[in-house]
Amino acid sequence: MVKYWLMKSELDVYPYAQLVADGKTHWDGVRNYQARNMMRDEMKVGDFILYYHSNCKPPHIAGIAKVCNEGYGDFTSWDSSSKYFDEKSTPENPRWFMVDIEPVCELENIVSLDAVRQEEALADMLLIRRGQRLSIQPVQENEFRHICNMGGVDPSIVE
DNA sequence: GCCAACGTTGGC
DNA sequence: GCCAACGTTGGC
Repeated sequence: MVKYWLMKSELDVYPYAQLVADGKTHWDGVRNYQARNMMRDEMKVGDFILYYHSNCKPPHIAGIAKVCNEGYGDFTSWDSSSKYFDEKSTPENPRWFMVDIEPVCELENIVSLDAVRQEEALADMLLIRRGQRLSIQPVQENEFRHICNMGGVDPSIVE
């Protein structure tokens, strides 16, 4: 059963275009237990992702990605030279996890945070819930499809 | 740059 | 186990 997610990235840190240029990437540096649990336990190969750009004007969903490698230990957590280093995490017993993702397609039209707020069908999205800061969020299938429509994504791409 | 909301840390 | 202090996120 394919699931749907939203992942946030700061525009000036790792934009969707960079994911396209790289072909795929490992989602390192997540240091929040809820987000970790989703990557470790719930995200599966083939799950779809709304790629969200934060810290920009306007904040927006820029593209679609998919999970291409399931949860495994975040190696930056045992690299003492990394800013994500955590002395309590080891390769044998990782405290933090990541997944690999790859691009599917860029949105024809970006879907801004404001546009999401204005859609009745998207009223329940965590993204627009007050105080919600999780960098990885589950998304309902109908919400995902609705955003694909708004973004002008060819529906056959996400079948 | 501000600040609300939230998560984490650490003293007790 | 409580809770104050602190750090971070992220829109505005």
